[in-house]
Amino acid sequence: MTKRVEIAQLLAQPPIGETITVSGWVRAFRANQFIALNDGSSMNNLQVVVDYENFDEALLKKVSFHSCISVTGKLVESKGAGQSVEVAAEQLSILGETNPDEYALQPKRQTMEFLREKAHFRMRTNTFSAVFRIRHALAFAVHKYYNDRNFYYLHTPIITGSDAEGAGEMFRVTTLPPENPPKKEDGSVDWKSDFFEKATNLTVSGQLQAEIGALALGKVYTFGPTFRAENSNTSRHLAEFWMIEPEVAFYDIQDDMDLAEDFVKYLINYVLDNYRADLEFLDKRIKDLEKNIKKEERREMGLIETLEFVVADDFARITYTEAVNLLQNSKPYKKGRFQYPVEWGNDLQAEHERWLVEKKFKKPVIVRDYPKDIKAFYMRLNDDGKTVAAMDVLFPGIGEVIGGSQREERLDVLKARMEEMDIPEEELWWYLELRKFGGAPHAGFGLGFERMIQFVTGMGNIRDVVPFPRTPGSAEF
RNA sequence: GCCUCUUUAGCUCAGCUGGUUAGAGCGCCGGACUGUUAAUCCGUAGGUCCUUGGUUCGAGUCCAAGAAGGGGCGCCA
Repeated sequence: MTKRVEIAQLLAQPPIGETITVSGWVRAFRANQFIALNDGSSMNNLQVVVDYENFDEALLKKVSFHSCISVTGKLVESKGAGQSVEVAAEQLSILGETNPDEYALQPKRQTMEFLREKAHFRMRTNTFSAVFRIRHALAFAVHKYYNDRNFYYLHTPIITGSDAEGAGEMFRVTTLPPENPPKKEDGSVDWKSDFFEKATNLTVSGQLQAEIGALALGKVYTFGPTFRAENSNTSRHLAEFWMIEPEVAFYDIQDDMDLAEDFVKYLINYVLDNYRADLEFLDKRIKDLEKNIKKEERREMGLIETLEFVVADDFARITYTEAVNLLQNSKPYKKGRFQYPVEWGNDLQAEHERWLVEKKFKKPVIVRDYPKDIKAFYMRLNDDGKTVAAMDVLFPGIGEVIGGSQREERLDVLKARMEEMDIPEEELWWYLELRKFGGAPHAGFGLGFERMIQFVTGMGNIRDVVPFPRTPGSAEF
């Protein structure tokens, strides 16, 4: 038996006339003669042609939807119009049968909600295989981008002893018995007797530890899972998601915005340049879906067109104060169409962000200098004493994709902010010492990896860009 | 956490003001077909109408509770 060849390589440089072996999953068996075979190496199928007179009928019966087969035969130019080459099968063996009567998936369009419940099979579909190839591509591009720019990949802990990272509810990590944990005299749980001899949680962000790295290695980034025990039920939130957090010494908020914009454009370009077939499939998928909805609800641009548009033009950059002014002079504001008030000091709501991105600027928008009272304790206080050097990158469709800031490097200002916001100093003693000993101006941001994948693939629900989504009430697989 | 919608065949759905034997498309299965491309054509089978309780002479249809899933908002990435 000849060595197995991957279909992607075969199609890239077809060794016409040679005998080859391919293995994969059957996507279709048409006219008792043509098998569309996919091995996951790319979007493209390889057409296998069988002459049924040369094969046992019982064997061919087993060539069913999503059964796994191995084929050996000569690679020849195709007589059909849909592909340039095909394999004339000489040997065919069934590696794994699929009884169509019992199998969950069918060779037809199925809804995302249904496929989500069949997460162990959904990667065999065109849509999900494309999404997860692009997920890989983006992860690779993240590392390539930072490595090429001399950043160091820093592994921050997943289990954290800090309770006050300021990014939301945390999942407790413990080995104490849940039914009867040891208690202190006052009745509260005695975390001293737990595994780490203190209360521990899953991390909500690697930022604070990344700052440690930045103030020694200069330029670092983290890329790992983060966990939020928020009861968030939306198409943009997961309880377990991946985040990329660069942190750079000697950067100010302007440098931070420049890095953020350059970085996301690089990621998009990487996929445009290297995963065109997958993008084209997803682009077509969205257009087909939108045929069924009203014209005014359809996207103005196709997926690839949107991606190319985003990388071609500069992002809009405005301050929070300018954003509030623009919103207060907007048509929907004057007509009372906004559900939430627009007032200096209130956070921008999703409807306001959407107006800025989708109606006003019609491209990604970076909003900076937010009121200090609605932002985290570590963000650097601006000279006006009212705002902090924070910035959010807002994308069409998915809203906030990046949140970042210049960090407060002045020990006295930081201490005052922590006191204002009731952050206990004892827990973050090391964070304060970073300012006390050899501190430096620095800045960074967090990019929600799944939100970026959502944008690049055009998938509407974040649960469909992570292989095994964790959301409130759901941790199957 | 709040609001809202959905649940009928394997899948996607229709089922009118409560009334005989609950339908369609696709898929599966059987048959035809040696250049198909979401193959096509012919035929068959397939139902705990989500669950429980209630109203009624009579409930897929009305009411209540529960379960599961979706969408929106808030929190954020």
